Amino acid sequence: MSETLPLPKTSKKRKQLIDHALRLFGQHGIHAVGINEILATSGVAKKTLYNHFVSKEALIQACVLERDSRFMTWFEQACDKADSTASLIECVFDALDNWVNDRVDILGHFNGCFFVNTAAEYSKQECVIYQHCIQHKNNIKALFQLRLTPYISDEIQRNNLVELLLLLKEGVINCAHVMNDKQSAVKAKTLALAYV
Amino acid sequence: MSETLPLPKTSKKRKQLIDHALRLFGQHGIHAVGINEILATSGVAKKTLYNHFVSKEALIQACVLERDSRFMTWFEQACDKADSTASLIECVFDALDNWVNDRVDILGHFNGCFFVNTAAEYSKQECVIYQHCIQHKNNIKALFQLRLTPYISDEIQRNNLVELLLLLKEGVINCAHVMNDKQSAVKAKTLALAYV
DNA sequence: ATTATAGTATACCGATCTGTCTACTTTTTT
DNA sequence: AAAAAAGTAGACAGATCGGTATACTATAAT
Repeated sequence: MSETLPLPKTSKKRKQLIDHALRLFGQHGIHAVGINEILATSGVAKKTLYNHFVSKEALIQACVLERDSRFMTWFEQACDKADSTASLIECVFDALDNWVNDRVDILGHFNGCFFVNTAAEYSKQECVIYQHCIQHKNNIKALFQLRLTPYISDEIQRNNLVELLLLLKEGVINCAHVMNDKQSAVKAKTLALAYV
Repeated sequence: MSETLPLPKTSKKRKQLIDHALRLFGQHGIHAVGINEILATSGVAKKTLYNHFVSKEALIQACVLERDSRFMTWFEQACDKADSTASLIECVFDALDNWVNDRVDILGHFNGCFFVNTAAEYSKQECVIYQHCIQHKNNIKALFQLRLTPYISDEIQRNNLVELLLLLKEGVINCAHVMNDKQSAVKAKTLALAYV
């Protein structure tokens, strides 16, 4: 009877819990999903959950981190074939087009940006969950910066494109989500390419 | 003892309830806010709430409609001084800049787009609340179309600008919300003006 | 093979949720 | 002034919430 909490993060049950919780949170929001629903769909006992996480809050935090990890891995990979400014733009918006049209299994059924939706439910700046959401978007920004540096040496010019890409990316997500415009990524790609 | 439900929509108590509910929903999301919290902050009795609304769901629907009304009124007014494509762009992003920097009282403390956040909590297409959120964004699109028609006669050219404005507007909202970039509207304005 | 560990299933706790009900008071209408 | 309508305060019901405890089972390590 150890009762020492930190069970291995590689545990199969832990992954199951996060996987199902992420899908439910992503589909209905966080406050709308109860522990019991997560347990029922993941087929895990309640005690097992509380052996891995001290609270629902801890599970939520793990979900946010896992979502960031999955998203960044997928997005980095999608950008890997870029070898110029224009091709990076193509990669970015082709990837977004795949996502909003439900062709990316690892991201689940598209329901807007998980981090935007989650930040809206945890709006206090000092909240850890909110901070993780901010961090994710900064990771995206850093990715754009890093990937564009080889092709655009002028910092101001590069920063301007980074800002445009960030704005258009977020625009694509919202327009696809709440205007049901599944072509938004294609439109944004055209606009971004016209800019450069 | 009438028990016939539809009390006048002009009722002071009804407005109080919607007003406080909107602020709480906007700040924490909908599922995170309970009826009792709304009653406590609005200073209204529980029975009065249920005299005006058959359920929490009905109150939520009224809130979404009220938010749309407030937003459209404010946004229309902000666009009224525009007399050219360029000045409309200025009006739009100046308005957004005011909003995300908490200088628009009627919209309350900025916490991203209420309709995006709400749609994320009610993701089923057949859900009335979700449909109201979609409707709002279509209202915005129609506004752009209508306001640009006098200045851009070519339909394709006009549609392209409408799409750009929609993408940038949503981008501004998300970047301000979850990247904490309160300059996003200014940046978007520059980019939009460069496009035309 | 024994033993600690991690798991299941489920009852239970106190708190909170939406919604109803009663008793009373204030406001409005006639 | 009387009556109808709309309000308050709060107890209450039944369900569900997050989280704990108990009893038992399967797995894995020594």
